[in-house]
Amino acid sequence: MMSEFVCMEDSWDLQALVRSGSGTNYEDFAKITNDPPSLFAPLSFYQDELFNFQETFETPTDFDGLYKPLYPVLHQNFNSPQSNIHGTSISTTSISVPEEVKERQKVQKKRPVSPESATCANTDDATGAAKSKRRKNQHKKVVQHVKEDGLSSDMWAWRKYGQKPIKGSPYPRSYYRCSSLKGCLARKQVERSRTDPSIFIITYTAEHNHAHPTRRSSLAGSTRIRPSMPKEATKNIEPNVPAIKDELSSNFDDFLSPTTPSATSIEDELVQNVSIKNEELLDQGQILEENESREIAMPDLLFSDELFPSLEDLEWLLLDQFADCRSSNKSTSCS
DNA sequence: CGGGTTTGACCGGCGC
DNA sequence: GCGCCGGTCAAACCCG
Repeated sequence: MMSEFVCMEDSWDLQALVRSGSGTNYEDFAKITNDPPSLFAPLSFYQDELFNFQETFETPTDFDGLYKPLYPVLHQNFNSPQSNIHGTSISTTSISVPEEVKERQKVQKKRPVSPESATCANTDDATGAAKSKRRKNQHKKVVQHVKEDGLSSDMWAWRKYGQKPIKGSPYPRSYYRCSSLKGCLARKQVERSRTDPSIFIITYTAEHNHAHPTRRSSLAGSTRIRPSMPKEATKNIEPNVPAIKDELSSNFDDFLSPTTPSATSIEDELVQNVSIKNEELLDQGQILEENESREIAMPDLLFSDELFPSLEDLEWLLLDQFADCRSSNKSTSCS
């Protein structure tokens, strides 16, 4: 998908690539990254997520009710950028802070709080950040190495707030913050690998403190066109969003069965399909081993857009299926 | 007008 | 203390 990229002469215009999103929790998955890479682990994770989803799915009575109980799951399990299934590799870095450093930070003089930072003061994390917004970021970092076509798969809304040339790299690093909610501490850095220009290094810092802000629109999930970008430039990178939507919905129509069964049976089917895929891939021995940094290779075959846009999208799709089912057949149980 | 990017300036951390 | 480097700010600007 080179069409999603445009090389702006000396610097890569990364903002054109970033409309990311993502989602799965991968605290468990993160543990996997410390173990020998295994294809089975992420698959089982998906299965777990589907079952979790089923649990939250059984209570709602309307869409609001449907969404709210889902929030904790979304928040906990769909918040991590590691869920970006398009990543060719993922590594999680927990920045451990030495006790002495922590101690030093306690007595660190408070920095002035800007109005913008003050908006963050409703959470402990945010308060800390507001007090010292330029101290070294000690949030957990999640690093993804993605190929070019994986960059557009992150479905959170990001706003670019800076770009810096990085010493030793011919490519600049772009800085993004979550634009969905004021005060969200989620950060994202995107830079092109200096050793392999076809690889982009995405570093997520901190977590979103809110659920995904939009529904369904994320299915387009795609390269966001910079509003201010000159038309001459945008025409080279604009993705065919309607085509992507059509393709995804078409695939899901097939995937979910044409009769729109109950929500739980949809999930059962999803789980079955995941299991089947799992076995198939194990049979094929598609365990891809990455390098010494213990990154997990994510096989494109399994986690392609066509098969799974993202778990979150699966959720929205199921929610829609559920809502449709309810509206068209209120007398029968869809839960 | 709201929400986005661009970009120079600013600032803190860190190594020397 | 100084300078470099990376992360962030914020004014200016763009676009729908």
